[in-house]
Amino acid sequence: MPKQTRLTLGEFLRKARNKAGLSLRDVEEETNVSNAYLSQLESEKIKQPSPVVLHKLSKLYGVAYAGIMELAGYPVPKPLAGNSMLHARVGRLTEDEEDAVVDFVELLRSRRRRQGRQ
Amino acid sequence: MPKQTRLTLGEFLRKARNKAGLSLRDVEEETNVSNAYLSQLESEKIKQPSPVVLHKLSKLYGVAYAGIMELAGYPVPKPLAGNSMLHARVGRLTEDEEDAVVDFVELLRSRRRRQGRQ
DNA sequence: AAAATCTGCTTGACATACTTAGCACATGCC
DNA sequence: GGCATGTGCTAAGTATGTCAAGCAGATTTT
Repeated sequence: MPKQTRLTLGEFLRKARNKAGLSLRDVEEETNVSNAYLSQLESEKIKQPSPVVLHKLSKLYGVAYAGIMELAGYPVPKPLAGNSMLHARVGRLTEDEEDAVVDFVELLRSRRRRQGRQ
Repeated sequence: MPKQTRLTLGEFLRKARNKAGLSLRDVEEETNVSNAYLSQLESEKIKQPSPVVLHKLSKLYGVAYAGIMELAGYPVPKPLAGNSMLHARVGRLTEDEEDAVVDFVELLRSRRRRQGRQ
């Protein structure tokens, strides 16, 4: 039975931001959300940030809006699409597996497009 | 055919409640949202109510959650399913990517099963 | 008719999302 | 070295979502 230790919203956002190579002030610049607030968000000091903020971050980080909404504890409309096919094929991923798959997919993509950045 | 005028969130909620034949206190009873707040909601005094509240109301009134979210001015999350966090982290997989990931996960698992180091 | 109850509503208080200003530490540049 | 700038963070303030209490008019009950 795969255990699912989910990342918290803050952890997730911090990782996504680092992965994008952006500083808190970079994000402030792009989204008009203050760096102070972003810091609190990433350190779990805010429980229910506005969907509007989450949406901006999801766009900037290139991450699924619905996923962040779910992490924030908000209800998300019915399932229908997503990577449901993958789920059907391999079942639920453990956290370690998920990490590995993320790295793998990123490798795949960076290999396909000749784009180097960090 | 019924004309579909664009309603505000408050108007919409009031109509839905009346259609359901419920008083503000009935709704409070069922949702644990105070009648005071519901009144303000329906009279446009609240601009961005929590998605959690909207979800409760949508269920009770039997209307679409996504629709209310939109009326509230929130971006509507497209549903996701299965390994939703993976989806949040890498976005949607192409068919080729999905095939590759399936192979990769199977490799991971078979390798771990026999405790093998590489 | 009075009393009790139901209805929506307003007010005041509180919690918390969010901002502005500033701090401390680090790194780069003259 | 010293200065500028980039980094995350905290403190204090503002705005607003949310609730508890209570009010006024309508309906019901006795």
